[in-house]
Amino acid sequence: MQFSILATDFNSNARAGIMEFSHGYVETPVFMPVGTIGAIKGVSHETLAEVIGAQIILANAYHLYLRPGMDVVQSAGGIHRFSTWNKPILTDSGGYQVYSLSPIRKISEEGVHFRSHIDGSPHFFSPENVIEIQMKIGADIIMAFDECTPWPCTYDYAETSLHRTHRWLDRCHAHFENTQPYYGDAQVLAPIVQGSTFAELRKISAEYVTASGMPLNAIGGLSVGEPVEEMYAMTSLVCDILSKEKPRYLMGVGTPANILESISLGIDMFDCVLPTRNARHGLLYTWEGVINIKNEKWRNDHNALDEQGCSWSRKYSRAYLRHLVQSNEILGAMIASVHNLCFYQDLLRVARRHIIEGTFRIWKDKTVPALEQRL
RNA sequence: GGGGGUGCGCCGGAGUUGGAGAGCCGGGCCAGACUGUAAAUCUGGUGUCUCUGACUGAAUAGGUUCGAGUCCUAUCACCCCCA
Repeated sequence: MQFSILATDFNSNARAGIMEFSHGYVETPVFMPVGTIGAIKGVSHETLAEVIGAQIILANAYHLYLRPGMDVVQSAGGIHRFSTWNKPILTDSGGYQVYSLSPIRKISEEGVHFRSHIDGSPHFFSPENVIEIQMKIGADIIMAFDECTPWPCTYDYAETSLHRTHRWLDRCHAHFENTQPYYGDAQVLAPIVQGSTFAELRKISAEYVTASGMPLNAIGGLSVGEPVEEMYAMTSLVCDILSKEKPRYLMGVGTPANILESISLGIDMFDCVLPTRNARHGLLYTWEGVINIKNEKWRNDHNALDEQGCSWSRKYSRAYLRHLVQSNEILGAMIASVHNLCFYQDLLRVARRHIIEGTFRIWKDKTVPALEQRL
C-alpha cells in the first residue's frame, strides 16, 4: 500500500492524500460505506460505483465467517470475486462484535468465546484465527483483533483491556507476517488504538501502535456513547502521536459534523452505519441539515429530495419518498440509502477540495452548524 | 312488512357470570432514538382540560338497581333470515 499526502490545510491538521491498493486508488479523506455481510444494505454494486462513486467499502469478518462461511468465500476466490466488488475492501475483525454482542461472549487472554447470534452455536476467535479469516476473505485492509471497550468503563477495566489488545496486536502481527496472501493480492494489517476516554491510556496505546510500524493506523473505541467533546479530545490526542505519514482511520464515525471535525484533527478515513441505517429509518442528510422524511410536513412536498444531491435525489420527491418509507416499501430504503451515501461522498469530496485549496478550516467552521440543523 | 342479531378509542380483534375501565392485543397515525450493522429496528404518544391532577366516556334517550358497558323500554344505524 502506498500513501501520499498531496496537501495540508493551513489552519488545521486536515490533509488530502491518496492511497494505492492492488484493487485501486482511494482519495482521502474518505468515507467507506459499511457492507457488513458483503453488501451495502439496499444498494447494488452498480449504483455504489456509478451513482455514489464509492472508492472503498467495509465488510465484517465475524459476519462473513458465520455466514456464508469461509469455505464459500474461499471457493469463490475471495470477497472481491464473491461479491463482484473489484475496488478496495476493508474488513473489520469482529472486535466491535465483541462489544455489541457482549451478552453472548466471554473474553480471555487467549481470545473470545462467543455464541453465534444466528443459531447460538459456540465459536472461538483468537488474534491468529481472526487474521486467518480475514486473509481468507482477502480484503485489502484487515483490522487487528481488539476489544472495543464499552462506555463508560472503569480506568482499571480500560487499562487491562488495553494491554490485552496490545498483546493481541503482536499476535495478529506475527500471524500476518507468517502467512502468505491467499489470492496473491497485497494486504495490509491495521492496528487499533484503544484506551476508552482516558487520556493517559490513549497516549500509551497510540505510542504502542505507532511503534508497531504498520502502514495504516486506526482509532477504535470511540463513538460508543461518550460525549462528542471527549471523542474529539481523544482523537486529537491520538492524532498528535500517530505517524503523520500514515493514514489515520477513525472507526465507526460518524455524523457529517463529526466527520468534518475529525478531518480537521487529522483523520483520513471513516466508516459508519449512520447514512445507511438512518436512511432505512427515514433520516436524510443534506447540506442544510437533517430531514426526517416520515414527518407529516413532507406529505405534500413534491419538491426534489435534495436539489444539490445526486441524480436520484434530484429525481424523486420528498412526498414520494415519504410515501414509500411510510409504506415500508423496499424502494424507499433504497432511495434514501443512495441519497445519504451520495451526500457523504459529496461531503468528503468538497472537504478534500477545501483542504487542497487551503480553506478547509474556514469552510468547516461555517458548514458544521448548518449540518446539525433539523429541517 | 315480519323475525333474529350487533352497536365503546382512528381501524380490526379480545374481553366484561350486574361490582374499580380513559382500558388489553394488533394495525394505522404522530413523534423520538440510532455512530468499526443481532437494527426495513427500537421507544414513546394517540378522548378533553386550566395536564404532578381532574373531567367526560360503552350508538341516542329514558328506566330498574347500593351499583349498568352488562338488565328493561323506546329510537337510530348496520348485518342476517323470511315475505
